[in-house]
Amino acid sequence: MSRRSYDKQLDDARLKAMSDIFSALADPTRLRILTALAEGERCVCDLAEVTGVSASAVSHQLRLLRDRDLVAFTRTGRHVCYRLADDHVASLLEQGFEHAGERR
Amino acid sequence: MSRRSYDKQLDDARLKAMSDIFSALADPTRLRILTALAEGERCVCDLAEVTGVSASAVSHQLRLLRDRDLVAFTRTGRHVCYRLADDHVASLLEQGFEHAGERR
DNA sequence: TGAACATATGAGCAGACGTTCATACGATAA
DNA sequence: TTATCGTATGAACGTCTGCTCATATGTTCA
Repeated sequence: MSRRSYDKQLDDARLKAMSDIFSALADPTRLRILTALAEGERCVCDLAEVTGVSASAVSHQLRLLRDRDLVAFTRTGRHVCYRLADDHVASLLEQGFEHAGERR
Repeated sequence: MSRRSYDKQLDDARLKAMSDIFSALADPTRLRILTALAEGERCVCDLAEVTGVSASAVSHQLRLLRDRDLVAFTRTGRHVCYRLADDHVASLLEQGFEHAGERR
C-alpha cells in the first residue's frame, strides 16, 4: 500500500477498527497473555499464572480479546484452551516487540 | 524472531515499552494525525483541520506522540512542522490498517 | 510597539479502563 | 448427589485518558 492511499481509504469505521486493534494490544497484561499464546495454546488458569493476575482478571481480558477476534478458543472438559486467532496477530506483536527494543 | 524467544526477552520494561507504543496508536484522533503525517510533513493547524478537533487537542496529542518518539518536528517561523519519526512507525500503521481491513 | 497568529500547557471534567469481589454455571470426581 | 474445579460475568472502585477552556509564550506583520 502506498502512503498516499490513506486519504482515500481511511473512513471513520476503518479508523475505529484500527484503534480497536491497537488498544487491545495497549496493556501489559494482555500483551503477556498474547505473547504466551504465541508460544502455543494455554488454558485460563495457565494464563493467570503467566500474567500474575487473578483468573477472573484474565477471563475479563480474554473476553475483550475474543470480542476483537484476536484469540480463538476450544473447550475441553472444564478447561478452555485459547490460541492466537491468526498469524496477523503474531506479526503485530513482533513488530511492537522490535520497535520497543530499538528505543532507549 | 522465533515465537519461542518471547519468554527469555520479555521483561517488564520491554512489555511496558510495547504497551506504550500500542497505546499511542490506540486512538482515532492520533491515528488520523499519524496517517496524515505518513503522507508528508504537516503543521499543527493543518493537523487540526484534518482531524476535526481543536488545535489545543492536537497539540496535546502531539506531545504524547513526541514523548514516545513516534513523531519529530521542525520549527519554522511560527509554524511547527511534524513528521513521522521513522519508517517503523509507518510500518506499524500499515499493519494495523491491513489487519483492520481483513476483519468484517 | 501593538495586534494577530501558531503553538504549548495546566486545570478540570466526563467517560473509559483494569482490577477485585461476589456470584453463577457447567463439568468432573468422590 | 454433593463438593470441587475451571471459567465467566456483573457491580463497584480507583485510575487513566481525551477533550475543552483559560492562559502563556514566541513569531510575524502593520
